Amino acid sequence: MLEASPIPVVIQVAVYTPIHSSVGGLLSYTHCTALPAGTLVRVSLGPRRLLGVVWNPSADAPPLPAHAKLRAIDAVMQGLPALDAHWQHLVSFAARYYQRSVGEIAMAGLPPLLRDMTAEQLAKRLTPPKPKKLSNKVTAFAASVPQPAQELVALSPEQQTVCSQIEQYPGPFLLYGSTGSGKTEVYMRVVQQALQADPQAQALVMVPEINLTPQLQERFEARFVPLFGAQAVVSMHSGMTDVQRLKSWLAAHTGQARIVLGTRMSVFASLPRLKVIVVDEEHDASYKQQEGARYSARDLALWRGHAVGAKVILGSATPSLESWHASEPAIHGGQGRYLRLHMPSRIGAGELPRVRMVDMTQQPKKTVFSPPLLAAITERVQRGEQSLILLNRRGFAPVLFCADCSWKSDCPHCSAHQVFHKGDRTLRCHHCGFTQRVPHACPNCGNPDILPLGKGTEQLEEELERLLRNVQRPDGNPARVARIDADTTKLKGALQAQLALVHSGEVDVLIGTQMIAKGHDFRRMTLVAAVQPDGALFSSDFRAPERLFCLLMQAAGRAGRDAAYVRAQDSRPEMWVQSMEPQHSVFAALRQHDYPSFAAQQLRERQEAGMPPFAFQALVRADAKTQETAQAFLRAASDAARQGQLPHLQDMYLYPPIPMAVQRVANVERAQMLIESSDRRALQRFLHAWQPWLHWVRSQPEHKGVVRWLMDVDPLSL
DNA sequence: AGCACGCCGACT
DNA sequence: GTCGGCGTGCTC
Repeated sequence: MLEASPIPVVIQVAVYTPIHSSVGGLLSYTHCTALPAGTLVRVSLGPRRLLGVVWNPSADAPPLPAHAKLRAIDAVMQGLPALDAHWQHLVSFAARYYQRSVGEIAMAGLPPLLRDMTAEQLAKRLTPPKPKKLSNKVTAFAASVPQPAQELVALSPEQQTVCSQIEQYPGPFLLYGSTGSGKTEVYMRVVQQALQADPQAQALVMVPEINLTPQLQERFEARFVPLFGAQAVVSMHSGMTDVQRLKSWLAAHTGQARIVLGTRMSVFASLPRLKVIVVDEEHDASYKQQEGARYSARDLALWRGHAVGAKVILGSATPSLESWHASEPAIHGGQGRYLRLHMPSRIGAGELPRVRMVDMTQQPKKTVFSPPLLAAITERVQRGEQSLILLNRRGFAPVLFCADCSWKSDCPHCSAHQVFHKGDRTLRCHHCGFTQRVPHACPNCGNPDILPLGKGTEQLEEELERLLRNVQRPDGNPARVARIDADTTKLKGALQAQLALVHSGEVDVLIGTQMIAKGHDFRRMTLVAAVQPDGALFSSDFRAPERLFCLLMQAAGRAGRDAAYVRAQDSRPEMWVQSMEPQHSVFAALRQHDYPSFAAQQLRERQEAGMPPFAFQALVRADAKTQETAQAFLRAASDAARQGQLPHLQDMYLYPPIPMAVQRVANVERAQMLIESSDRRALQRFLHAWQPWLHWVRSQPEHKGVVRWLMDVDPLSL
């Protein structure tokens, strides 16, 4: 350190700067010695002090102007091993593929606290803390004492077959298993096998949502803490405190943690000895980040597994059509890229619920609970069984309406309605958050009678309470209705508390949005109902039927999870669906619980229409003050692509710019343009070459009004 | 993306 | 007279 070389070395550093800024690439700094790529450093950028990662200069880096005077690296984050080449490779790939800056992706993979720490603060944290409190020491000690390993339950023949296939083949695997087929047990066996075969091996297990991590964590800790110690299992998700996240990250980075459980962000965790990656509920849209760097954690998991030679297991009861197609054997017209493993039986659960369709065209208009459904719910309450009512719409009513002057509760800042929330008497825009008190009369004409239009979960709860007022449970108490959605679970721990109430049997009928359709095991649940699923049938999004089918299948899986209970009750689990189009193919497939034929039918349609997975897409979006400005930018961008002779232009289909479905949010007009190609690599090269042109167009004075532009590669919704 | 600089409106 | 609104521009 003392003998600095006379000539400072130029070092490339990735810092968190967005790609659309003029400093979106790697930045050059000087340092007294060379530093290996992956080293964490602190650098100055303008008046700011930032965390950066030393990076290998990329081949196509624009040359720095010779006269530029470089600043020196402020400090090297001592005491941390550099991030390894595999991690750098992953970050580089993700940045290139999703058209983002390296620094942005790199920072997404590092704990937020690390970004704000100086070298000294990090050093302090890395030195082993002096034992402060005795109690801490004792518990830490107790936890590290090996506990008796859990007695493993015998695997079903299906599970056994699947486990041995996973052991035998390199993968990747698509584990297609019904809800309750015991996929989690398979994950745990595969992880255990890998971790015992190599004393340093690590595993990454991803779930779509934070809500699902606590129960998974419990199961994994019960199984693996006795085997590998108290520090072996760590979590990574955005619900943790900054300090917890730093600790988990450090444990994974240093190899101390053997298993990382997390949401999509954990795909970027530093795992130097990664051997297994599990992506549970791989079809779930939550794996696709919807803002900032729009990466798909599932797709990156596959790439990462391939790059480091780790086994990748995707699991789902209703796989994404992409994964299904990729795992369809070539002789059936598929790609055969993944090995598909099937587990059809539900362990300890009865048959799948019977599907009951209610034709809503035969019901009076505005009926929410059709008489047969209400009778079925009533019957469950009287028998002490539970029901689950699904409606994907929060609040009391999606809009308020004045019958005299046609006023509607439109958001002043967005092209969307403000939702009526009766609980706190507010009108709330779900897009920009703008909140007002509910007016007593029409703000336009003074009519005191303003009407709620449509139904949300809040209203369902109220109506059901009224309809079940005189219904008694077996214990003589009146029926109890509860609601779980984003509004009732805002407070930390509220969701867990409310779920506990359902588990304890306090609640007879649970109403909620899709957040309760996933993962949770309610023992006494024997009826699930989707009261208004039709919206998805008329959506212009070609993925809407797929999403609806997944949601309904998943919801159906909530009914009759406990076969012993169902038998003892002499009950019959049922899934009710109310629809104006009961003959729709989505429901026909649901009635048969037949995912494969649904998938086959959807894939045929997609192939005929030339849509994913038979084509690859990217969206370019522009935000501006006016819709015309946003669209003009996109038109200029396409013109630039045509005039710039971009590679593979002839293999691209550039659609004309259109306003987004929600055209204006928070007073910003949004437009988008779809790019499509049957060749993924060609699309990649094209987008990459297009990037500088987009910069150039944006810098033209006639496009000054564009607030920002961004790309979404492999978009999930159009 | 931040953050500073800079130039116009309602307040101690 | 200042505090502060957010438009414009720069950062290796």
